Amino acid sequence: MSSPITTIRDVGKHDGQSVTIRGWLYNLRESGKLLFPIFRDGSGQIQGVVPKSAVPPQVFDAIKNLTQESSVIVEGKVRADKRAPGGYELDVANVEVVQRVSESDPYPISLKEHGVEFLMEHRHLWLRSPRQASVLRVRAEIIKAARDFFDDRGFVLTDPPILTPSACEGTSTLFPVDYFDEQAYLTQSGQLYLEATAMALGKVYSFGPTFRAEKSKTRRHLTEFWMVEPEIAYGTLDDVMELAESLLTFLVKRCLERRHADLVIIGRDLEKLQKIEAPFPRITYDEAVAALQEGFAKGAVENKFEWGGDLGSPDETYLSSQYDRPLMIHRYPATVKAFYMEPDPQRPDVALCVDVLAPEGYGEIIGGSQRMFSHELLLQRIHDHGLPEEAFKWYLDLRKYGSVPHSGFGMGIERAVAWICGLEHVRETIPFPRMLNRLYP
RNA sequence: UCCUCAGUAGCUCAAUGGCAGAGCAUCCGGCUGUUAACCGGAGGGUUGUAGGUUCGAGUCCUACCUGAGGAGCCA
Repeated sequence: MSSPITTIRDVGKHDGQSVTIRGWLYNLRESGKLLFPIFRDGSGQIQGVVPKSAVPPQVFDAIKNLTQESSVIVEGKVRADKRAPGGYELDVANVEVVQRVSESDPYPISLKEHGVEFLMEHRHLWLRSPRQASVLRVRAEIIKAARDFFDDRGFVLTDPPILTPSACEGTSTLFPVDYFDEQAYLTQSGQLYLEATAMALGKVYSFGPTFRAEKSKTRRHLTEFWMVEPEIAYGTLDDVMELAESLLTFLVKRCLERRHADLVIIGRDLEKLQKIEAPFPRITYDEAVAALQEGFAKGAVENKFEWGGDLGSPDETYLSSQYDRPLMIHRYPATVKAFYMEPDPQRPDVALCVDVLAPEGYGEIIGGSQRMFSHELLLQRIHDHGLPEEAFKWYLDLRKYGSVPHSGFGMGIERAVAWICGLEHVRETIPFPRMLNRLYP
């Protein structure tokens, strides 16, 4: 194997030259004395061509006997060919079988269809499928793009703790862990800590895992998921709505630019993504209620919606289906939202908050708000919600020592990836999803 | 926690209450341009578990287990 090592992605730079590729056998077709092995190496796929007359017998036999996902190092000459999906084929000259998969225990994931349970049980192997690899590349791109977005706008990355002493919003959905002689919990949001770092650094954000022990079994839920959370000192609700709008358009644009090939492999309808441009429609909760009641009158909504309740999933799906870009709904009733949200001074019964609903039925991908300014009111809300005051002493301090209006939001990475990739379920957006009933592999 | 659906070969699925089947995968053979290649052949089964109805149950009934989708809750 004296030829230079390259990746399949870069074979176009070596047209007409001999190269070495290190990867796995994806599939093998044969037609008599002509073999067509397809190799993959993590960067792409390329079909090899092996005429029996062109190679030593031991090379022909070695390839002919390869089994799916056997690891191989192949040497051959790159040749542009119109028949090849990637534009190039490899005229194989030599092969080194690194490890041959035994035929007595063949690779379980064939190229045919499989069921969800089987694929999830073999998630560690399923990741090798081209579509799954493309989804993970888009995920990586979205994470990189989100970090670039905030870094370039003067936000400082501040990592909140993952082990926390108490609940942000109640203990019912927290995973408890033993912390020496104390009870600790896995974080369900870094927000409260980000409010503290925002008071120190002005504009901050975090990117990290969060954990929620919700017994939800839907296509939108994981028990372990990753969030991007910005927090802005002196920021208002309008500021975070504009920020959320800018972030989402930036993410979509970046994926269209840099992950076009992967989105095609995934089968995404790119026209729908190309429509994602600012401004996004913004409606108040009051307007949403009116639209839902109108929809009910027309028979398009199943249940009559009354002012005061939180929007359910079917309600959100109906509302977002009216638009071809993300929908922002703001100023929900304070009673259905978290204790730390600032009441609207014009209308104290509603909170200065916003939910951003992705189009095509993907639901809420961003939730944000202006945070409470007043120490007295925050203390009262903590009591109203039955939360332990001692645990929030440090949080209350933020309202005693130079309190300022401030705002932020959280975006679930997996829901954003599912939307941008057009996936049926968030379980495919993370290498090893953690769900109700799924802790393996 | 609740509602709905499903569980048959390694995988994806058939089978009117009446002999357990096909495709793919694996193995053997054929084919010099195949695109989830194709053609011929072989092996491969405690029909999720436990009961029940019946001359006879993969099929009907009960309970349980597992999975999927949804509600609630949420990003």
